[in-house]
Amino acid sequence: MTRGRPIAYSPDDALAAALRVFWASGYEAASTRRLLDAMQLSRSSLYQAFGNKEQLFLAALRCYRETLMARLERRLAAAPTARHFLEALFFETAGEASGEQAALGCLIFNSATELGRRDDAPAREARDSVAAITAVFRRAVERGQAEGSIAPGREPDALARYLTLGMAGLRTLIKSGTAPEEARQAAALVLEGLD
Amino acid sequence: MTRGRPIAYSPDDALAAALRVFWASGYEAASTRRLLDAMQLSRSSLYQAFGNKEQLFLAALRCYRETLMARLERRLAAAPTARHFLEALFFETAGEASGEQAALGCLIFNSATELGRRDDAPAREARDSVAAITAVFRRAVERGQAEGSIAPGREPDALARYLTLGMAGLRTLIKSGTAPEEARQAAALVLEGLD
DNA sequence: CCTTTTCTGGAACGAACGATACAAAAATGG
DNA sequence: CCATTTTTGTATCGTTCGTTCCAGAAAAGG
Repeated sequence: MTRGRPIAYSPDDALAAALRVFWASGYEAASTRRLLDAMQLSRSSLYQAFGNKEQLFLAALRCYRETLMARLERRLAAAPTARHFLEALFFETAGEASGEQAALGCLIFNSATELGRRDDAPAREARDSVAAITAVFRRAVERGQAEGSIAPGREPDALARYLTLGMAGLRTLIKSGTAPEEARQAAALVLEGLD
Repeated sequence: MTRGRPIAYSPDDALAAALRVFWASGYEAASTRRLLDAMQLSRSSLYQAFGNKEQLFLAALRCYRETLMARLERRLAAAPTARHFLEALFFETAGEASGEQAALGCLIFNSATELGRRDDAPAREARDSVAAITAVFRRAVERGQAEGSIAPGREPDALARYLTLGMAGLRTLIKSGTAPEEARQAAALVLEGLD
């Protein structure tokens, strides 16, 4: 059936490596040179497998988004209450403030800030991904209000946007050098808004 | 006393023009070509007057920071209560969400997000500027708690970081396409944290 | 083994990058 | 008007950018 030489690299691993580079450098600042080094494949393979830099970034961002969304959904489903889910999420993010991982921030918020309201595919994908995060928060709020772990009365949409604001702000705070304990305090104040 | 040909441009105006370019594009993405076009001077003049791109950015960021700090201090001093100051600040930021100006965000938060924890002068200046914003918020909180417009009991430092988080998050929300009214709702929830 | 298919490495593309060098133009003080 | 000082425009530097192309290596099926 299939003829010819099979690919020697794992497209998934290569995409994961590209993702790390975009994560650390941002879209524009990630050069193809550094991408190639990290992905460990030749220029030809990159362009044949992923098209160009923009499409590679789109694939990486979508991969990041899907992985993140799956993890959030799973953790929300497994949490005893929606409130527990949100507290664990915010406190863990704050707690990793000093780590190398957290210094990178979140690829989605990074991209949204870098690309802003540009009219190209990467910028649109970044905005859509922020909206997807807000959508998960809305489901969490709806569940929390139904089960009583989050104060009722407030619009779930508004509260969800507030939580997205909180997470984005927390990441900016961490990127600005805020220590874990200080970030945790600020996150706790955000969570008080659920009462 | 002074001899020779006087400069034909205003260094302040040129710096202001450069600031707008950095504001719209970010540090790395702002090319010298676009800077020159905006500043309306020749390459030679730019490098003689400002040194290089990094120093030009530092000068622009410091100018932005000083202007911002002066405005914040002035508005805080003029406000009937610290609470009024914070409400006006957050609601005005949210209200301009659809405007062209707000789409640019805040140069300080933009730079902090772009440069992260890099070990060079621009990144350090960006982090310091975020800290300066937090310092203003702390003074506002102290005054608010003293006069009764902000709930006492909470640490001013923690509440100040919470407000910085709130403003940074609000700007990210706006950059992600959130409409003014929705941004206003989210900002209102942040301000409830002062009760 | 040999054909076919695909991957791979490296050279090369034009364009843009930040930065520098140099000569000509301009406007001042004397 | 002249000498001096500084600006200004342009040409150019070497580097890096994203991308394309092509010849050769490699591994499958027949």
